[in-house]
Amino acid sequence: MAISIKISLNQGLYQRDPQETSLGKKIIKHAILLIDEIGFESFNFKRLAARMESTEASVYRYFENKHMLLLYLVSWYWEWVSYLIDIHTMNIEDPSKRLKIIIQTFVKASKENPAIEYVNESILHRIIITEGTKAYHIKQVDKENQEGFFLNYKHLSEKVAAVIKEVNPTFPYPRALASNLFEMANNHIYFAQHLPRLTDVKVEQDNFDEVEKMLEYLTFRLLEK
Amino acid sequence: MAISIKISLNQGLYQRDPQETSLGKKIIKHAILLIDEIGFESFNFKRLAARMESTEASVYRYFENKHMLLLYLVSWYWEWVSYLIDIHTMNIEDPSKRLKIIIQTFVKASKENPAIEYVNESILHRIIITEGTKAYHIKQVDKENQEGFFLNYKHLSEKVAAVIKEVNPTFPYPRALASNLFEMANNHIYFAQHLPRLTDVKVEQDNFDEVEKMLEYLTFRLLEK
DNA sequence: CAATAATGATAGTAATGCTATTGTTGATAA
DNA sequence: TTATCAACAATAGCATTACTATCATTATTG
Repeated sequence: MAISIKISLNQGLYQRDPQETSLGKKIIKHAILLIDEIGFESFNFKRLAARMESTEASVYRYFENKHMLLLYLVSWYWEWVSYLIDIHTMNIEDPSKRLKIIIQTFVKASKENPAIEYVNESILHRIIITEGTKAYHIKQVDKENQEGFFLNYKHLSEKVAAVIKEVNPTFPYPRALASNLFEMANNHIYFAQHLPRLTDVKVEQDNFDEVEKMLEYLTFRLLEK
Repeated sequence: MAISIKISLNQGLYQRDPQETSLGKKIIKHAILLIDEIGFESFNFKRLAARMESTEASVYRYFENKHMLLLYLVSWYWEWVSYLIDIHTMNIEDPSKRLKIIIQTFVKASKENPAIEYVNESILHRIIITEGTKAYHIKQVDKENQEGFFLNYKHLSEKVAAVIKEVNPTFPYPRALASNLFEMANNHIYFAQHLPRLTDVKVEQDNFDEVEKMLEYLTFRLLEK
């Protein structure tokens, strides 16, 4: 029996909810594969349609443009990580332990059991690492922020900040540390793989242990009293 | 008398060296202004040419495409920050003091005296903050890395890592801390301005003091023995 | 002053980023 | 069972983008 998770996202992200139809799911599935394959700059709806054997016009019925599709994927990932954190920390009392699990989730979300058949979480993780920040480094950021398009990131970040505060209530930068942990997790996997002189950690195959170890070390040095 | 700095960049970044001609300088100048104005996604060579009253073909004689132009600007910025660090730390003995100056430079490079008349450093800084990472979050990163297109970032990062090692030779992640300081400086200015719930610092007008204070705090907590 | 390099002017082409229209299919409801 | 309707496919079309090519003109330099 498959467990069915329904990730809830801001309705403004899409024209028609892709989770509701089989064509919608197909769009998500192939978008993830294709962006990973050719990169976000080369990705477009015509190529996507060709790949999934549908038409450009049909894709446009689900997403306004490729930026919104990326934002949808990124939001989906934020929400998914948030969900993973919830289920993994549910019964854990010790906030330090919870924070460790959070770090592990940031780094290794992609190693989880696949939750949804049309989303390849491992490949999506690669997209987040490479293309993720492009979703909010845009000219229209304030407008989209007003429409609540980045709420999933904020919620995730605030969830983590709350745990940081539990670990050390006097630490003055819990939100910054929370968002930085997420960004750093992605960045240093990327650096290790592509620009290794910008980091100290090594990543072989899909072994991100050193990244996790580094984040743990930094975090608990900052939070120790 | 104007002080004349010549920033040296990888020749592969451009087709013709823009620092050598007045048209080249004009391209740099107006590219900075226009990217800041309309964002990198909307920016293109036709618009740039129109703005500077030249032609598209002429711009293409200097840069292969807009990605290379962005990479040129980002490299220029890395190199300029590197230069600022050199002159500001030149006579400082104490490595902790040098590191503080580095942090200040990361955050406030844009407040420096303009060094080159055709580069508005303050506006360039805004571009780095918003668009900077797009220069290396690309599909072709490995190929471009092989050609040495990111050397300026690496050198900057290694320069900072060396000082970090001086402050605390046992700290296990000097390179990661170095690159993270640079990324964090930019990120948290951006967050404070656009997505304030992702950070704890406030930025009013062009006052980045809180970002600087935060980076100092984090850095020296990590490095204290 | 001759030669040559840089730029401007113009045109053109393939790809991109859409929108519109019309036809087909498959599900639902009367 | 058929009428209705929504979703999707098929096709076309158009403005913009991302270049490349050619040729004329203007600066530079030897």
